[in-house]
Amino acid sequence: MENLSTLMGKYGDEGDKLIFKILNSGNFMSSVSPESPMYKGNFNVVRDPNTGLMKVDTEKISKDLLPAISEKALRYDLTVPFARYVVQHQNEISFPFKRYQIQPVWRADRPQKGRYREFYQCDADVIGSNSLLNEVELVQMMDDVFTALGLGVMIKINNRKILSGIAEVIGEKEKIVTITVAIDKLDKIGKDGVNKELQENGVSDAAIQKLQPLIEFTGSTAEKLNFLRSLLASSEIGLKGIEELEYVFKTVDASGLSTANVELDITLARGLNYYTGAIFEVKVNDSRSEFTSSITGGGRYDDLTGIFGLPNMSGVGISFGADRIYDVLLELNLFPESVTASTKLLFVTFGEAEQTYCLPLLSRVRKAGVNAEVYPDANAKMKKQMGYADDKKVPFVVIVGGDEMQSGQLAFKNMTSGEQEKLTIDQIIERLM
RNA sequence: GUGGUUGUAGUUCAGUUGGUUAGAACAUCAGAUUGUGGUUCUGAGGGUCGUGGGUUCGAGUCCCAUCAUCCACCCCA
Repeated sequence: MENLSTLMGKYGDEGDKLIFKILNSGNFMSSVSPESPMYKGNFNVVRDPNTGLMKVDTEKISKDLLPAISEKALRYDLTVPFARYVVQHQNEISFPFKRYQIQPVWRADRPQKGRYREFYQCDADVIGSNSLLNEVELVQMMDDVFTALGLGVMIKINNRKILSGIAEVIGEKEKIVTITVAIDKLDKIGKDGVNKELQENGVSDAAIQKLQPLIEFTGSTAEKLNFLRSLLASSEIGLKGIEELEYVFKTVDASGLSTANVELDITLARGLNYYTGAIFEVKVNDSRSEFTSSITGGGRYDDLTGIFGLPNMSGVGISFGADRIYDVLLELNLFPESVTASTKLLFVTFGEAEQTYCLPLLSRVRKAGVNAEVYPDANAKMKKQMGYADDKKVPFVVIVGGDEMQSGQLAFKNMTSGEQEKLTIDQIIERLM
């Protein structure tokens, strides 16, 4: 949970709407009085344009009322609260500061495929360093993670400075957000759709014309960079962006990636208000999957801490979307069976005496580092206990009855092969190590 | 915020022009099998048909409202 004021205004107008607000605890109306702003202007009575009748302007009241009854909100992401944390603890932190954080965040959005009201983000950030090596390390981290998960991905990289340069060069510097939002939709609505949207949002025809070679351009990352260099020749910030991208691609290339692919995607905007340099987005790049949503994103922010009173603190970070990644792994059946097999050895017994006999053995097995359990219901039938082991994919079972207690030679069964042999507990532990 | 979809057993779904006691599969539980799991066979339990109202002799079925759900738009910070 965060103070509402910490979150508001950080994610743009749309973001403000999507923050889950929380009513004040206790009497949440206690701070509402006749002196409250909501009462001013005679309850904000307005004429309804449709009916011509007078009515209370509930929208206005709602807006005025909100600050009085809600001071807290659910985290919208992990990055802004992280920036707040860094500012508050700036004297205790040595920079550059690295941290990871895995926690749920909330959106008051209407849920749909791949979009949840509550979902887990896994953030990794480095703050307090301008070095582009951090960008490279994050790319390597993404490669490591998705390689380990066995998922083919495309890491798309862009740079906010290039987007600024483009807006500058086509003479629509102030319309950068409109332009990037529109270009971002290129693969979805096509070139004509993008142009239409730009036009509707007041971008001049001349500017749109200048933009055409850019959205039509195709080629390798190196070709794109060359193309951009000529296009953005007059833009200082644009050239800076190219320089940064060149370093990142060159260094990533030199260090080598295991399985992930990287590409420069000029249309990548990620609408994020606070990104100032690199922008990352990861999409599934696997012929077996239909998944089109991004599963990881991030970028560099130069002044996120500035909002909370600590200027000149640049950071860069990424956020893995745990739920979407889970969805993809589920779709592709990439969860190994061993994930659900937490218990390695199950003691099957024939009664309370046997169960009691097993308890010290259980401790010994556990101390040896083997996950084990005794079936808790001492009177359960053997079929039941074996069925439990089977369902849980427990690979080994020890069966203990009167004979075993006498001899110390326990029936050790391999559930996969069905083979069974008589062994002492020490021999069993040895087998499982 | 806008448009649409679907709400029936634990799950996935049938359910005729409105008509007797709302079905199936899978899952669960029990038995076949008293020291051995998966397969098979037999049986059993499990439903306020999302909720509230209305029409009707009669509503799972038709109408209205409401809640939830999923999909798309907007947006994706």
